[in-house]
Amino acid sequence: MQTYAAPRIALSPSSTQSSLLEAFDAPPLQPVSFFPAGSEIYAQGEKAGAFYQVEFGAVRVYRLLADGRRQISAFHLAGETFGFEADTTHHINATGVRVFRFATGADISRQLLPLALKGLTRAQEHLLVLGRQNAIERVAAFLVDMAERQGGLRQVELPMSRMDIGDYLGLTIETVSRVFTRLKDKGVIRLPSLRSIEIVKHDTLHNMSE
Amino acid sequence: MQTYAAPRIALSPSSTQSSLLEAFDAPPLQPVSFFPAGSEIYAQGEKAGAFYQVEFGAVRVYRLLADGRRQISAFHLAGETFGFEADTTHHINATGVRVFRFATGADISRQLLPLALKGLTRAQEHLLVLGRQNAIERVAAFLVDMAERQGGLRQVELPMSRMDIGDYLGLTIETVSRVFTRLKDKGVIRLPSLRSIEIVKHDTLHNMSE
DNA sequence: GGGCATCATTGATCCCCGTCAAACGCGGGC
DNA sequence: GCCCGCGTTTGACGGGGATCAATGATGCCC
Repeated sequence: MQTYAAPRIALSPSSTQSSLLEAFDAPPLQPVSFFPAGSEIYAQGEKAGAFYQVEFGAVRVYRLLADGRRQISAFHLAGETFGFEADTTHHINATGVRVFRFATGADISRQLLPLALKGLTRAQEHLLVLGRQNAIERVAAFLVDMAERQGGLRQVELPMSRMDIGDYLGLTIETVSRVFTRLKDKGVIRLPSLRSIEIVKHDTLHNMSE
Repeated sequence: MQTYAAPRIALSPSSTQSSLLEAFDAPPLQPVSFFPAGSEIYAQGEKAGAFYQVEFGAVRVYRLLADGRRQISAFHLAGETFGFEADTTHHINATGVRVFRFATGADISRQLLPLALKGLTRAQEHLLVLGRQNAIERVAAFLVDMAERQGGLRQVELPMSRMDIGDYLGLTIETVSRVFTRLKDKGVIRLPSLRSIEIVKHDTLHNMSE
């Protein structure tokens, strides 16, 4: 656990910890500035500060239960910008994160609000998936979302493991794997490699996601 | 579907539609003002505008699938303040909503950000519940949350139906009912009436929610 | 206050997905 | 290139919660 000025950011230990430090060492696109330590600008906003841009790989935002069960609430993909929108545990995957910009004073909320609203909208859609959709629908919705966020191409890269996908969709890795196989057998997708899929029948997949 | 200036607010038909109109007619705590139609203050923030305070009952924020499956992403209880944090469908339950305040210009994001961050945090916790907890844990977590938000008293009011609870927890009404019965039989709670519960063994309930 | 529509509870059954287990194959290291 | 480890796939099985159905309770309306 590490703290940078006002924002409280909890990082997972070991290798991932150094990755963020590297990110801080990397030349930022814009000068980096921090809140004066202890400043209280927003009742809840004080916990949110820096902006980050994912260079490659994926950033996982997750929560844990006491017994280790994990729920990934969001992935941030390469090229996407995110803030520490809440006092959530962020797990940085690989070293592909760079400090993007850090607005000062009153501007921060103007910068952060769109990110927070975007995150909120996605979370609401994600809740619908977890609360009301079955395994096939969940995986289909996930693949459609990933495809859209990568430009809508046929070829989609999955910069995360099956376990991550399962923890994102509220499924086990076995179920994720079985659904992939069923979609492949139906000719809806192809699996050129473990980390990449090709969407063959885009309409079918879209319909499956409801 | 109805639109007030910039914010896009979808309401359910009939009785609940008139309820918001009544809320607008009711004397607001502060003068009410709107964005000029078509103004674009924030990329995403434009969809968010007014602040509301719940007077009684509960406000349900939900999304629907094409076949009617519903997922309630949040309840806003009496006394709580909320904004239209995203372009989500809001369903106003009863007439217990009043226009609270409507900040102007640059202040809006400063007002709205804390609400959005609060909503985001709750959504992330909710995702953990829906993705990784079983029926008993979900109901226990729901009751603990409701109790905390009502001041931590033994007596907790449930200003929503079993169907609403089910659609919030990703369960059927039958399962919700069965879990209530099991908790009652175990002596963890009492059910003085349909819409109110008494928490007898608070620690046990808390442990059940993990 | 009685009647009735609606909501909630309880029961019986089914099935989707989790669990446990084993085999497979990809990728990294030498 | 070969080996080994770990992530992934596939299989067998069981259980938790959904579904279908019927009964019971609540509160609304006249």
